[in-house]
Amino acid sequence: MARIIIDKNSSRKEVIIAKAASLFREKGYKAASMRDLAESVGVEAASLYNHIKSKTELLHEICFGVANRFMHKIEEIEGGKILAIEKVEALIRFHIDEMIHHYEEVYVSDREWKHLSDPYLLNFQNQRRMYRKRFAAIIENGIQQKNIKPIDATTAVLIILHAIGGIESWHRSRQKISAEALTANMITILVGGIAANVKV
Amino acid sequence: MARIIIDKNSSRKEVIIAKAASLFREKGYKAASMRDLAESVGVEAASLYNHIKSKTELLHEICFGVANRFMHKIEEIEGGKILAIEKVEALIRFHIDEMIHHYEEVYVSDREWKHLSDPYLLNFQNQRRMYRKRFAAIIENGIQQKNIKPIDATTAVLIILHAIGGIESWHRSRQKISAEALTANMITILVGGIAANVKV
DNA sequence: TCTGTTCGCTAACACACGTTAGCCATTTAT
DNA sequence: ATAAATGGCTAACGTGTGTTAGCGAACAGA
Repeated sequence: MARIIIDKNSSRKEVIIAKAASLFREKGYKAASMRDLAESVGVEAASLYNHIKSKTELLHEICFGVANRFMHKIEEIEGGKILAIEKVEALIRFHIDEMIHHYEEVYVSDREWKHLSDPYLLNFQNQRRMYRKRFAAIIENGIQQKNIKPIDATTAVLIILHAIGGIESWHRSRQKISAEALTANMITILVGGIAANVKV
Repeated sequence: MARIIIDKNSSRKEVIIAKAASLFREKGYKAASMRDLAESVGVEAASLYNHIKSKTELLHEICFGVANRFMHKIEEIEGGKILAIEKVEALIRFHIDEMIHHYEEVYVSDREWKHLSDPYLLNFQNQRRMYRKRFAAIIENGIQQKNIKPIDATTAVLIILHAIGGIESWHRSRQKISAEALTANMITILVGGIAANVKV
């Protein structure tokens, strides 16, 4: 009788969630079946229900896990006593890091949240809207401080977030440049794209 | 007996494809059912098959329609006698335009191509890889011409393409800024992000 | 007006899905 | 050693899916 292998730091439920994230990333939430998931966990489909309530629960866990991490980070950064442009850079670095090291979950949270159902869907959308508003507020601060170009803050946020989502392509590419090089390039382009031109 | 309403420029098949694009965008390819599509066309599900071969065919048509437009455009631009940075700007403008005016199809082609099946899947992936390579080549040209910063061209392409994909959020946002303002902002950030600093 | 084609309908198919019930083996705690 | 809890299994359910067959109405061209 096959048992789900667990190491000391993660419960069987957490193992399932991790595999689910990987599968949802690969096939999309709707296209990934519980039987697929069961196979990748090494167990029969019905057995999964000893640990989880439903397929949707897996999506909740993934999406809100990610959302919470970002929420905490932006709170931490907002409080700091540094220039707005530096706050933006710190936030961008965090996003890049998350996208590199928690690829599957972040990607799924980004692309598959549509398939949440109320009340979770509404909740998630609200959190997401709030997050972007707060991000935009930092940028607007930077514009007043004159260390960020006078641009539409909402559009800037949208560009930044989606650009970082592009790290997906990096993960899937044949010969990747190093994570450090990737980060450096993204910072150059994105921060360089919004920072006010300092005369050299 | 309900008939699919057509105007003179578009066949019934084209009407179906357009509605499919809208539905696939909204729900995702897998989650959108043929019965959903039928309802939005105003007809019974089985009737659709008088005009199309399969659900997948709809996805083919959408994805390759979009892919072909981009391929033609990049060929046109490559041939032009302008600076590399100007070619990049022209290409970015085209992407933005397509994303604004053919939102549904471009979005679906971007996000749902995974659900194509071979040989179409392979073909599409190849086209996509080629397109990005050619885009990167233009950027590398610009680096040699010294009108583009010395950055990793592949990363730059990835950022640009995904950033433009963010126009999705613009479409769904409550109070949009104008399309012109959006375009101007994106150009400022993206072109400003990669262009070599000219001393002012 | 007649004739062939186009296009819609209803009914039904086979299948894949998420999930539950009920049973037995294994682990854990006493 | 024994009792309780845990975590697997097989079998099956109801539902929704893409798609086909076959029929009749509406259209197009002569």
